[in-house]
Amino acid sequence: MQLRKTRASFSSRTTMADVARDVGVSAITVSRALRTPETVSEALRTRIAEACDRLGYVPSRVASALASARSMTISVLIPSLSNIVFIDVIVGIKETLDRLGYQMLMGITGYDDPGAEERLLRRHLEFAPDGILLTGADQSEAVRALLKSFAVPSVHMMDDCAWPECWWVGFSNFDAGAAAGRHLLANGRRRVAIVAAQLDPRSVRRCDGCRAALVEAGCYDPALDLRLPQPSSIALGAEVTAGLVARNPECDGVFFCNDDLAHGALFWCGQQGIAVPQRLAMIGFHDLSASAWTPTPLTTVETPRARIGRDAALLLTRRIADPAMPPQHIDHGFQLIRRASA
Amino acid sequence: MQLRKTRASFSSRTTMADVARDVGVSAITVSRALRTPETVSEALRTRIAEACDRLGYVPSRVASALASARSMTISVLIPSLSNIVFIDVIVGIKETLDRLGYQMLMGITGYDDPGAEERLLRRHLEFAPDGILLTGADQSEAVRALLKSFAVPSVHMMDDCAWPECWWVGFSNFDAGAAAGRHLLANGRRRVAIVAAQLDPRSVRRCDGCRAALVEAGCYDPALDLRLPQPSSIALGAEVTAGLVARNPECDGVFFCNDDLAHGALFWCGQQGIAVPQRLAMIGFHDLSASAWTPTPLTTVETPRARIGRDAALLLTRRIADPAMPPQHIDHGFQLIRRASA
DNA sequence: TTGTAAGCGTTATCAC
DNA sequence: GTGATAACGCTTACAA
Repeated sequence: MQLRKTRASFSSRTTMADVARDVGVSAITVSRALRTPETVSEALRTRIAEACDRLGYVPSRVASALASARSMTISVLIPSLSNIVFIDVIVGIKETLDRLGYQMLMGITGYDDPGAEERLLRRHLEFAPDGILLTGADQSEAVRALLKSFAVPSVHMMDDCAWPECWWVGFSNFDAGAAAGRHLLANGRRRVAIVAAQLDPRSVRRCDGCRAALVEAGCYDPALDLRLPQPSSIALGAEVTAGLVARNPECDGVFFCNDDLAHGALFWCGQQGIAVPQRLAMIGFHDLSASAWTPTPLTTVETPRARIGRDAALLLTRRIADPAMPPQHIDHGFQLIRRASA
Repeated sequence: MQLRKTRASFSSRTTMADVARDVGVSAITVSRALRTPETVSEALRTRIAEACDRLGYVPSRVASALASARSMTISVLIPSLSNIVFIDVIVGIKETLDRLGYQMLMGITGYDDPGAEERLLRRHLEFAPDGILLTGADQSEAVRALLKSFAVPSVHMMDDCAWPECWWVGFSNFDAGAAAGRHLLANGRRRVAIVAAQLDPRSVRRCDGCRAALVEAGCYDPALDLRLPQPSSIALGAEVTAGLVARNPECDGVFFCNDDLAHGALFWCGQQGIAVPQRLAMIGFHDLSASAWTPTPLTTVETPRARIGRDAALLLTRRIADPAMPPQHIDHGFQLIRRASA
């Protein structure tokens, strides 16, 4: 018997070859029994299943990925985990991918560094994901070039996209912002402020939509268009509102590009005895669960985040299965939730 | 020239062999230049780096994992993504693992199915993670057996653990619950209710701690010990409080095992004109960001979730690097945050 | 329906 | 300091 060179393996776990040896078949038959049972005789199938159980066999996706060029992983790139909005998207994605046997690899791009997405994508490509879910459709040229050169299927989430080759699942942030603006106008507001923080492209687009509605109504005032780069928070919403009321007492309505800013505003108004909506109407964005519970319940725009995550994941796996499929997109829209604040 | 059999590879990406051929060295030298640069001459190192750049080489972690038996992935098993508490833990983990070059694989066990963790673990083992982060230390026998048989290093998070072999990073849920109970007692409360939902072992342990404090003070009343299996939410907090006030008007204090339940209670009391803390004192758990902003700011127990995630990830990677290391644990404690509600 | 051989892209081992 | 070779555990291609 010849001496074989042996090496550190994954904790000397049971391999397909071990199972094959035990049953007295070749490894490929075990492989078939597990992946395409119908191509293996019932007798063998049963014995193989029994042996897998008995030996505690757990297939190695690492080896499988290398051999088949399918890693069964999907990379998901989002800006932040601290923003509940993206958690909801992730929940939808995760449920779908779990069902389909994919693992999710998560990457956080942050809001500040424009090169972050590209660097992150490069790191993720090392894991050879079968597909990629991206937030928004404003990727840099470098990111698009990488996706193209590695031929990784991708789907964009949470915004619409005019480019015909783009696969996306989301809604029009511009239209949603415009709808919010029009709602305030319909409430008789003429001095409407726009308050945004953590300016990602989608927040900006919402604000632009709201601005367009105000411009159309002939009552847009740049002095009331506040776009702040710092992170969005309840505290910031309170702070900005205090400043707004002090400096622009004529202001009678506010569009907040995120519910948490609006929550801060509502708490602050409650403390200061400022009547909402009489003195100051406000509308938020995303309809977080607490928005039904603020001192004055918050009128806001609901976005179908979990559904977007779910369908983006679904669409991506379809695209992976059929690379010839033409570009698809799903516009899930948005919904105005009328409560007491506007 | 002999005809080589070729197969579908990962989108015919540039491989280490391509880089090696370009530079005129062997693949192993490229491998060394990337992983242990100091073992390769400076001249070669430079040329290799240049070639990698020029050819757009992205190393394959899949192949690396198979060859080295190190996948550079860590599996993290948590009960839920909808609970912000675990998001904070994930944020801490993610930051740490990103820094160390690990990818995180996330698994959601849910609260209901006792066999879920084992099934999930088995799925995750297919990806051959280098280590596993688990929530709590109440794993089933099957889970412990799997961990042992696959020799995967693990660290438990978010609770303490008496078992000497157990690696954990967290705090004592029992002690934290007891501290909350004692705080209500110190406020002169004698008819204290315990309200819990989504009964995972850590919530139960908190409640048990609070109960122990009440028993010790001689004022524990089982009729006021409400442990509900349904998911925790703001709405449920409001609902339970309404029932409690109606059925047990003598109740003068409540320990909520989660802040969101307490938020619902505070909103409801605000609406009903029930004075907090005069008529009903309350204390929550976890100190969510909104807890400083409720109608009556919420007294609660702060838990260092991000730090727990961070240190658990750090400890796990140390354990991976040095399998001989003796069991470690880090008790991060908790902190009573005194606000107006108790 | 089952098997043989080769190959996926990297790294461990040993030799020079 | 650099290289040849085998090996990691699985799947594709082809043969029987």
